Amino acid sequence: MKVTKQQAQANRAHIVETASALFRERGYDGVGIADLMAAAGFTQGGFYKHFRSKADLMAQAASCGMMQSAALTERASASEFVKVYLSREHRDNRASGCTMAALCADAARKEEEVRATFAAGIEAQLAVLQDESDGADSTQARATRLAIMAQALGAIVMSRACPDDSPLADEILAASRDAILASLMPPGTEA
Amino acid sequence: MKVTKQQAQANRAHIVETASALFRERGYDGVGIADLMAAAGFTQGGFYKHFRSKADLMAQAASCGMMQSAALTERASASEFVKVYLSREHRDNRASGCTMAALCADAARKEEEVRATFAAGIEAQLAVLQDESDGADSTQARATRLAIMAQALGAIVMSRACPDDSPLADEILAASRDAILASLMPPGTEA
DNA sequence: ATTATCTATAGATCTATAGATAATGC
DNA sequence: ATTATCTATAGATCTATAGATAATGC
Repeated sequence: MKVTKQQAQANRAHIVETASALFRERGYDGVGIADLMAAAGFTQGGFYKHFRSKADLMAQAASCGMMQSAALTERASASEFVKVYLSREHRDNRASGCTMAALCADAARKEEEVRATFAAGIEAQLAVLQDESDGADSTQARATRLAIMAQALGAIVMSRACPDDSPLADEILAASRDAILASLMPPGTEA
Repeated sequence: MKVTKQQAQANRAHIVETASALFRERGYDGVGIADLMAAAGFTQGGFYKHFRSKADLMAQAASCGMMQSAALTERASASEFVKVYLSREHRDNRASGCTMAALCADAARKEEEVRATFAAGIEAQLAVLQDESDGADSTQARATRLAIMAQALGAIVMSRACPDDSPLADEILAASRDAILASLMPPGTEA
């Protein structure tokens, strides 16, 4: 039954990735340890050899998801990022989408351990976006990026709370996309 | 043990209001029926004479909270609204704060019954804000209000996911507040 | 000898229902 | 007679632990 150390590490990583998707899909309280381990191809008993507690896994899974997202957006311009982020595809596919949008509200009620991971994820995403800022005042640039992240995240979260196929859900995405894209235009370029 | 019809109605309303605050504080899955009924001053057995299911109560509690918020903001200007909404006081007091910010992400995973209530709540809040728009293009005005709501909600949600006393949490609120207030200024007024 | 994973289970939940009780309301 | 609330509980969870098993790793 025992496996090699290397295999055990790979199994552990696979459990974290499975959890990352399942948590985004169903929320932290919507995924049990037995559920999760079965989805990853194991039985529940092995869980606590890999993780101290469920909160420990929540933090690792969140970190995994946020670092993946940051890596994926590393080359995108702000306007490209917004178009993908505020798409119906992203809204309708929680499991593969933004960890912060899916789990921020859940995380707010969890252990500090989990919330510290979210703060680190926000900083990581911010650093990626910040990279492409021009030479302007960097304090202001950081604030602008934070505001854009908040707006994009809020739009996805609100849109997801609407019933399936609700016109309002699409309207929220379009309104926020337009507002962000307009704010990205250099001053004086407005129609 | 039985009470008057009037008292029963009052008890029911009290349960809904208690649930509205407790759900915002702990999330839908963080409040059990027994918990809730005890907090309202009853025992669990009576619950199902008032509500068909927990989802039924979730919808009613959300509606209650969102209608109260809409009523409270009826007289506020957009800039006043934003200053209150994006305050540390609001962020740190979930139980009495915005129902959408506290529960949108939870609601996205619940029954359509619950999500329909959220869509109605968004429309109600939108109608209140829309009231004070000037005579400009009303389609554009509605889109602008939606974008402001999304940004404010996103900022609160992100801020709450950070650890207590995290500088980043305050930074998120300030950045979004500044961005919204700047967008509210008439074109050409920028510093 | 150590240990990654397994089976099994303790103990604490949680939603919902059944049936008793004691008051209202016709 | 009806019914709002109570006590009690069924049945299904959920987190975490205990001990067995069968492989790795010294």
